[in-house]
Amino acid sequence: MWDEARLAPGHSRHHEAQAQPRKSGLDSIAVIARQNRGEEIHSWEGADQYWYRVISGAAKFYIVLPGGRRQILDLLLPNDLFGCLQPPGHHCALEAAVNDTVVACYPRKSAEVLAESDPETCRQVQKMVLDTIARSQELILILGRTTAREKVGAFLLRMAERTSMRPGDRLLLLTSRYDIADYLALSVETVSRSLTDLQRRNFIALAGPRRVSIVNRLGLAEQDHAGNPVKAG
Amino acid sequence: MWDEARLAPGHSRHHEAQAQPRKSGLDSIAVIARQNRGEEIHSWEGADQYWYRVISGAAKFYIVLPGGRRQILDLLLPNDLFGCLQPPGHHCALEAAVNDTVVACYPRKSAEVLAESDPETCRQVQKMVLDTIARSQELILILGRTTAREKVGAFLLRMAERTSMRPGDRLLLLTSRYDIADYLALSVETVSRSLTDLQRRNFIALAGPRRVSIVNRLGLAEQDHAGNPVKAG
DNA sequence: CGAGCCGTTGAGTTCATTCAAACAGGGTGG
DNA sequence: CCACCCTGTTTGAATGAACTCAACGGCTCG
Repeated sequence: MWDEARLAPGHSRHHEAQAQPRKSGLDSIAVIARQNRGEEIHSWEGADQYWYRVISGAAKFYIVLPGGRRQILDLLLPNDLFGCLQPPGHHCALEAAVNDTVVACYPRKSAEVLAESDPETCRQVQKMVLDTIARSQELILILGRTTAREKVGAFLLRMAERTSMRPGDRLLLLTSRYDIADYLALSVETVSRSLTDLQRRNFIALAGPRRVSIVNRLGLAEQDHAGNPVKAG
Repeated sequence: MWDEARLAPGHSRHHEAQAQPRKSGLDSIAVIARQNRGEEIHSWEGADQYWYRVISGAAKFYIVLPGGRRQILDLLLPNDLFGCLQPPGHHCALEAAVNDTVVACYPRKSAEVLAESDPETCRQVQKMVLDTIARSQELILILGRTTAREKVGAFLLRMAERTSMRPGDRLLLLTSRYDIADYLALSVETVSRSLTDLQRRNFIALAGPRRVSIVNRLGLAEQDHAGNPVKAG
């Protein structure tokens, strides 16, 4: 069904970037893709790879493990830069997580060539990859947490930071419970249970499945202090 | 005790790179550090950061969480490139994992300036960061596995690949059980139990704590098939 | 209205953790 | 040389946590 989405950007559903205010550096080779939820922006099977900048909506970079389980390796919000090489596994893809997701795609080869002659592009490409590293390490830290409650709590805090929320604002989750589960390497049921648990502890308040108010930021962050007593190093 | 190690490379224990065969690109600004096990190569508190290439030995990039737990974000073997910005947490450092670890350190600022004028350096820096991403995503995949046995199995396989072992060779683990535990986000006891469990299943053979023979590669890799029945997607 | 997806909740099992203890090896000093 | 300590590793028992299987309510869409 999504076969056409597996083609490189440039397809009918994709439009050439043309209304960019300034076409400096990488923007000159950008191709804009607009997808709805569940549609692949790019499958990772071709040898050609891309780098990306999410303009609006949200995207997830995931990999399907031999057992059928799915692990989301990166979750991209507007203004996020993403780039990686050599995806470490069989089948992986970049997919829109919400409707009307707009992503700028930069062909890797062209970008590399351009980067060698244009310092501006070189810097842009570096930032692209450094951003990806930062998010990867954040995810490692979240996955490294012991309890599911901590994982979900850290996830919520991080999403709140990334959407530049003011204290007291309500966080709008762009992802389904299933996506959160695949991101945190938990089962859907555990994610749901953790959320209601956090609500019961008055750390968050749920107004509908996707609307989360962070009531007790410290409680959410320092659950080691609340749950297990901190053993000093 | 290690206060002196927290200084930038260039200290008495560090020697200027001088016997490099070719000083192309980044090598011209490299500073060589030699450390023993447990010694910090560089603490992450100063604003100045470095990029690294491990020459011999092994190094770990870890972060200490508020609760006192330690998470190793990256494990570096000879020839590995490492670079990251904005470490996502409080106290983290790059530390030698075995004695006589030699690491080439590249000051980030200088490297960036150099990269903008020298295409060769630009490419080297890119590769440095892309390598780091690849390992980060591999670790995410390992941490995303459900059981401790799978985690340890995937870890062993990955270490075997990275040390370019021939089939039948004996893998020499450079890390203690504690390091493996902090890398895989498990307790030391669970790591130990998983190893003896894998041995009991005839997937590996232990000849001393650090010497591992991989007997059944497929069994180690596809434990979903052996343990839980694979549910087709 | 029924189908399908998403989200939640319950019951039972499996698994990792904690606490505890024991063992091996490497070093030092008696 | 042996006793001793310290670190690293292993094993046991009991607790706690997450997973699977299952069922149900809510919602959208055809």
